[in-house]
Amino acid sequence: MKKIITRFPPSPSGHLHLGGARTAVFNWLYARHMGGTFVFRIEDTDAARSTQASVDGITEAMQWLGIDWDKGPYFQSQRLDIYREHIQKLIDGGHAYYCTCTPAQVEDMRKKAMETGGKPKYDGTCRQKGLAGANGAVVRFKIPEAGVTVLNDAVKGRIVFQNGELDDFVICRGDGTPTYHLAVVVDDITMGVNTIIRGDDHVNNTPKQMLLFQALGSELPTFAHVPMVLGADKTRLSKRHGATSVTAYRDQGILPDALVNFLVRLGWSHGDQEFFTREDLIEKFSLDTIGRSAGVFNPEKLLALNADHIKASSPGKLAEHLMPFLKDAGYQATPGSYLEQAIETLQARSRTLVDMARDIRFYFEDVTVYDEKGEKKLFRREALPPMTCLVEKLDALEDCSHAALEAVFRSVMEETGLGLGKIAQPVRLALTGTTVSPGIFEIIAVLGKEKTIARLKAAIAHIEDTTDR
RNA sequence: GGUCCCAUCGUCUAGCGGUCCAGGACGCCGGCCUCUCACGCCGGAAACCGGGGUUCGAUUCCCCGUGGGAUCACCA
Repeated sequence: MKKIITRFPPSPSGHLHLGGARTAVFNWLYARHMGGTFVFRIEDTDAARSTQASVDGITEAMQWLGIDWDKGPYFQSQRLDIYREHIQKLIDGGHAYYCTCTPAQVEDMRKKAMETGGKPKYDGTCRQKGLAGANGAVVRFKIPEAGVTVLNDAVKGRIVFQNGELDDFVICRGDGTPTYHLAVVVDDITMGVNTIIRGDDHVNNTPKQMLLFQALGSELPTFAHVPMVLGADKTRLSKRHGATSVTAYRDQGILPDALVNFLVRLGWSHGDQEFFTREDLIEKFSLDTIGRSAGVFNPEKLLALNADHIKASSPGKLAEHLMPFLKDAGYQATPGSYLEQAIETLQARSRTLVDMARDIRFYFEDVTVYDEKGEKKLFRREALPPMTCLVEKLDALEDCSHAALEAVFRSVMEETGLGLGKIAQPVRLALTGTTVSPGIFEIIAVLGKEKTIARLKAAIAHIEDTTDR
């Protein structure tokens, strides 16, 4: 069994979007599953479109997703000599030729062919000329005139292409730089890549690349073309569909594990299982259960999955991901057990880290304003006796365990003759400033006696100030 | 337009000839639990694109139609 080598080769001309992230995840998972190697390569042969900002952005997104690479990043712009060598090899071997047709001429022949109902392809004008490398001449690959190229795709099965449908594409530009097809194939050969998992928008490129592999005397890799990710309108995912960059999801409070889980499940399945940890994925991922049809991106489901991952995550790990949000909000939060306990009370009720950062506020800041509606409804004079009673009992309490607190509330209920609902709501408003929060015992247990009593007293004073006798 | 791919609930999907009056998940609608909100639990509505074959039997295999997508650069 040979060692599996996969790769992810983005072109640095924008951010890492969901579709790209998914193919990165697939390649990474497959390599990990097979105990293989995952190569990261930057396809920047088009200098005009490539930017350092994109390289940085993509790298950052990969790291956030937790996709680590074993080799690279390689930059095609630094491998020009290697490409030139292979181009020369193709020319020498009669697989490629120089062409001096101008872009305008080629454009023209395509247009004419289109008008007469023919195939819009290069007509082979320079094919037999045996031109020597002239200034500004391009190099074209010589496609076999007859026959077929058969792709045995790992997910789509057997696909047959008529070579006659292909045209002699450019492999080397007038300025001597290689084009995409040439560079990819040479890279994959020289880097030992033997498994290529990519979007199925590449299937039509595949025969050209297969021919290139063969002309260079190299064994064919395994191809696995995975279906596209579409937007709700069933067209290719783009900015129109809202946030599509990976980092945008990070900023919306999505956990990397949730996004990875979601992306993989879009197009791949393992029976009825929906929730996967990273380890789970590595163990179970395989090429043969990748679906064949395109999938629509469904933000609701991502959110639901994110909620599940938040629930399943450890408070410590969540704290790491939450810290940036807390900093942004300006809270005086530091990593540690207080933070983790606070997080624990919110795990079941947060769909995103943004939700959590919002709802965690009262743990870090004193309550200065009360929810208006809640105040009107709950901060009446009837609330005074139970609150006062609670303060007294709390004051005498040694430990603030959940059980002890429950006992305290029970006795307050007995003394005042009120139900828990009548007592808990005003207390909640006093402690959090809102009418919605985690359970009242949980809150007090985390907040501690001091803060709880101080807030209760403040609320009592507030009620006395604002209500009539 | 040529070429290529795809087709199960609104969406993600299970199903690899009979176990399917089609299963799970998200969302939606009821109910339960309950100190609020969630969580959780229980229940419900909701799909095999159409037509031909093949077969004792098609959601599953084949063909055609229809619909959707991808791609046709000196971009990747």
